[in-house]
Amino acid sequence: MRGQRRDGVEGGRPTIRDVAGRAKVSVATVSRVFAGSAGVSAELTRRVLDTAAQLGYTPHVVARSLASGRSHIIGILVPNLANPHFYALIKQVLHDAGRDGFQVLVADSDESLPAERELGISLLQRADGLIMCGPRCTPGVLRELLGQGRPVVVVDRKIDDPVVSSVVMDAHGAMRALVQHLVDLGHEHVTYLHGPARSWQEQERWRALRGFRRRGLQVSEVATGATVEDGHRVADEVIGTGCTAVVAHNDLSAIGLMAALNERGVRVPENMSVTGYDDIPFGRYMSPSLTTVRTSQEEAASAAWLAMRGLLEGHRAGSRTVIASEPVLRRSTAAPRITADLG
Amino acid sequence: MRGQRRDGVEGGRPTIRDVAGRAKVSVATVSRVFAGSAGVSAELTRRVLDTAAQLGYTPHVVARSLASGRSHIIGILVPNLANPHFYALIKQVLHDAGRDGFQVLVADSDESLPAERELGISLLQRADGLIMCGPRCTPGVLRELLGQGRPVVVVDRKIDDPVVSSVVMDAHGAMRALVQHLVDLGHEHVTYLHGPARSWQEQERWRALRGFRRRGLQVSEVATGATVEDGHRVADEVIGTGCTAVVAHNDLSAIGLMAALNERGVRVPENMSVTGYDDIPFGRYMSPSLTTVRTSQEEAASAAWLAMRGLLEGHRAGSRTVIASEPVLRRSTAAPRITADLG
DNA sequence: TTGTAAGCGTTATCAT
DNA sequence: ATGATAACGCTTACAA
Repeated sequence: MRGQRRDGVEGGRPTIRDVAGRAKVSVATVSRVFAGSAGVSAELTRRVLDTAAQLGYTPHVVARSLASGRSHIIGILVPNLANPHFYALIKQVLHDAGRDGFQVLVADSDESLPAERELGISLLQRADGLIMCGPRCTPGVLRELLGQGRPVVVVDRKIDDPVVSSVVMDAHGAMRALVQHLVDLGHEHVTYLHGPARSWQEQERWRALRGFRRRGLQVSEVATGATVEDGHRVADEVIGTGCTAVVAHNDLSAIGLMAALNERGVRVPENMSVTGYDDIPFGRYMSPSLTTVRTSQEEAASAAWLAMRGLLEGHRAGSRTVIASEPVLRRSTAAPRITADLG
Repeated sequence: MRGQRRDGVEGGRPTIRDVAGRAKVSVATVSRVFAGSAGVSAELTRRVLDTAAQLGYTPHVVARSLASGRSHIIGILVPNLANPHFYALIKQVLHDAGRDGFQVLVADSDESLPAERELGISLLQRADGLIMCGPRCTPGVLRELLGQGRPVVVVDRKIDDPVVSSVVMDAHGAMRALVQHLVDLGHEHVTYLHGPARSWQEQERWRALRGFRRRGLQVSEVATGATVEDGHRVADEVIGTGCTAVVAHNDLSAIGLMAALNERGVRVPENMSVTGYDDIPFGRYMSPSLTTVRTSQEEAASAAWLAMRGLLEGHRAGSRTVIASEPVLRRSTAAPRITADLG
């Protein structure tokens, strides 16, 4: 050990012992006072607090963590921090957890599965629990994470495993309502813009849309990614399907697609209806404004933190929260018209 | 103390002692092996590693932190995580720091000064260093943070204090170039959309624009915030100034403004030129695409991490990095035309 | 209600 | 090159 300060006023940061000594109480009492545990007389409490203030003492969080086994840190892992869906989640978790005295370690897997596993494990070394957003990982990896013996809450994916709690948005119902809206407008051929394949949300959305085939809707598919660029890139392919409406798996790709359609002289919604998913703030201010599905990320995040806090307090795992979603009908969808020759 | 496992295979997680015992070496040796410090024979290194693998041992990061005084965590504090400027920064820091084996504690002050101070201090309890993005805090608060005795890197603000390192974007030069572009187009009356007042960036941008008054440019001001909604809200006020071009302090507010102008039948850029700042991804895909200022946030973030790493390695504080910025001319700016009566 | 002291799992100093 | 062992600063049985 580096020989540092030895008791009293000298140099470094004051320790619990300095306070105890100066206040003529035991370290246990000081510890109790700062832990807020009941059973310390008002007299001593005051004396400890005064002394601590004089010395500028604050508990050493790392030492605390080591001794107690709890860090008051939670980890949150997202596949892409640059996606509004995820930073909205993080922002709210930051807020809620912060209010409860927790700090938040953030990690971004960049949609990489190995990274997801790696980062998850790494976060759990420090954190009391882990919130995994939009996990693509296998149940096996999930169990491995759980093997660390700490609570895990999964957001954006229904998990069968009764050992994790999960928060999901009602993707299926909302998607059905959205597509029904297109059908009601008179669309008979819809193209779905697939997102990153392994996401559970993605599968739910696709399942809901696919279900309309039975009712006579023609459904084409185009694969792409989760970003504006990804949507922009596949415009020609989309046009090639001959559809009159596009259901994008998220707002970002819908926005990219609309921009590309616009560049090609395909007017939205006259020549092509486009829907997104997430209701990110921009969608409302675009021209035309974007028809999409709103699902309160704040609500989801709060639910995730609530579940996590419960687990940390010893509640049994396995809770399921479903956040309601609803279509938001704006100007990017309309009845199909006679399509001009798009060359 | 909770009576937990006592030596050997029993229950809980294996400790360094378990490994040492089983491998017939001292804990010091095991520690050295896992610290990667030179001076352990190949023979013992192998034995330790093997045993550790058998036992599934990994060093306990919290214990490590306590003993060494280093956590391999850095904190990053932003005024608003939902602002693309800041999550882009965070994302890159996550990446760079992660590659160097650091975890990242994120906090969001929601533009609140007291929160900025509070959170900064709180982060520094755990973190080896703090990256403060777009700090509005006073030099006094900054010094208080530095008083924690850990390195602080400030991004988005020039700091006179030679005790902190800082990374700034060249707001002044880029802004001047942007406004010159408007002047060259023939604009004679420009309105500036102010952002949150205390941001240094904001002041730099305004200073650059204001400088054009001396050259005969008429410059009006409208105060607003940093979000799309904020820009949307002040459209009427902007129109009221009678300007032919608007320079928004960031892309978000520019986008909101453009949407509102569009709703009022004011065409961009025909009736009103609009510029943003930041070059967020959306700007490129809007219609019309947004003239703005690009400043590589990735570059800034990497520079910030580099500075931080340097400080952690004991380099002297006070470094200044200036990231170049450049105007990106797109379709939202054009020569002013005869303005229709906007009622 | 308060105090004593044994951990928590490492690192790092000092011998050897 | 390796080992023994005292910190690191706190929490928490257990005793008083």
